Amino acid sequence: MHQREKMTDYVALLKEKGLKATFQRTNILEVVEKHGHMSVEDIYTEVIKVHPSLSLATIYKNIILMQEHAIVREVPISGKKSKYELVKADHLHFICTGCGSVEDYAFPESAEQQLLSLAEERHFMLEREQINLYGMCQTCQKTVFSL
Amino acid sequence: MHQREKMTDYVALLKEKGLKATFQRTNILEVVEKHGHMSVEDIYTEVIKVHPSLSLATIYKNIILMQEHAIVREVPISGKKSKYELVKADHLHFICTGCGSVEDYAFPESAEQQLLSLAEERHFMLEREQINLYGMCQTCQKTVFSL
DNA sequence: ATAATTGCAAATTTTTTGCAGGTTC
DNA sequence: GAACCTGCAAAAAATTTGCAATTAT
Repeated sequence: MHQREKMTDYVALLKEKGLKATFQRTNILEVVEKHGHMSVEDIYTEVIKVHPSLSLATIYKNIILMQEHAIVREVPISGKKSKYELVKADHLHFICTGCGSVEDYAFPESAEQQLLSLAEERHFMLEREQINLYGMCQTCQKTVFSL
Repeated sequence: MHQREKMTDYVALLKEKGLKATFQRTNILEVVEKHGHMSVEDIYTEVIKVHPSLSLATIYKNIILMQEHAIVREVPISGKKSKYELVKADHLHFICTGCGSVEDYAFPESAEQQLLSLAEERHFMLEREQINLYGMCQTCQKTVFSL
């Protein structure tokens, strides 16, 4: 049987949203999927390995466009440049202040409920939540404490 | 009896941190306290009303410095410039996607606990959490739905 | 007195824009 | 073939830096 990572069909996804499925766009999406969370510069560095003529301006334009079409989403991070991720089920971020890694964690239904009722009390029409937990990941702890 | 808003003593605060208590710094802090959440540009616009010669470079330098000394904190916001607030007890942010307003809400102990145990499970050394709830505030809902 | 801080101007970095040529549907 | 998209180069916006003059302690 042919082994292969399941990969979202970006051509179909883009077309569903009424956007043209260019190589630039599918390349950007593949790179973001592969690495999980990337800054604009990160995306550029990776994507030109596979498509050397792709310009930074195209990345900027498409990041904005694909955010508007709910394909990618910004993850703003304290003290750093924003990173971008593919839109997926709600989750929170563990952000390591040592190495800068960002890990997703699907958050419990109970937490979701709590936030929803908090918003309701205030008559706030909740659209989206964003939870970042900053600290030190296991790997960086080991490095620091073994000095 | 002399009526006056209770205001943090910024001169003392800065000195405690080993920083000189310049007018520039106390002016910045007063403006941020008064308005709650401000971008660098917002701070500049407000602060020159009271101290017209204060330069943008000074604001940048001090925002960085005062973050390092845990006097102010960045609030990164999806799709916008970061805002800055005074460091205070943990709280979450209700961010209106209509008018851009940011409101604090002291979050329940139970929520705090839940996040802590989540971090513990993962052996993640949690330093700080940041919760942004995006949606529409009551005022903006009224405006939108009365059209 | 001295070490830190400011404000200016210049440099750098980041992001946006306009448009001619190329691509997708 | 029409509308959309890209890449370039230029413009605009945001942030950082070096340094002489000033200020806080």
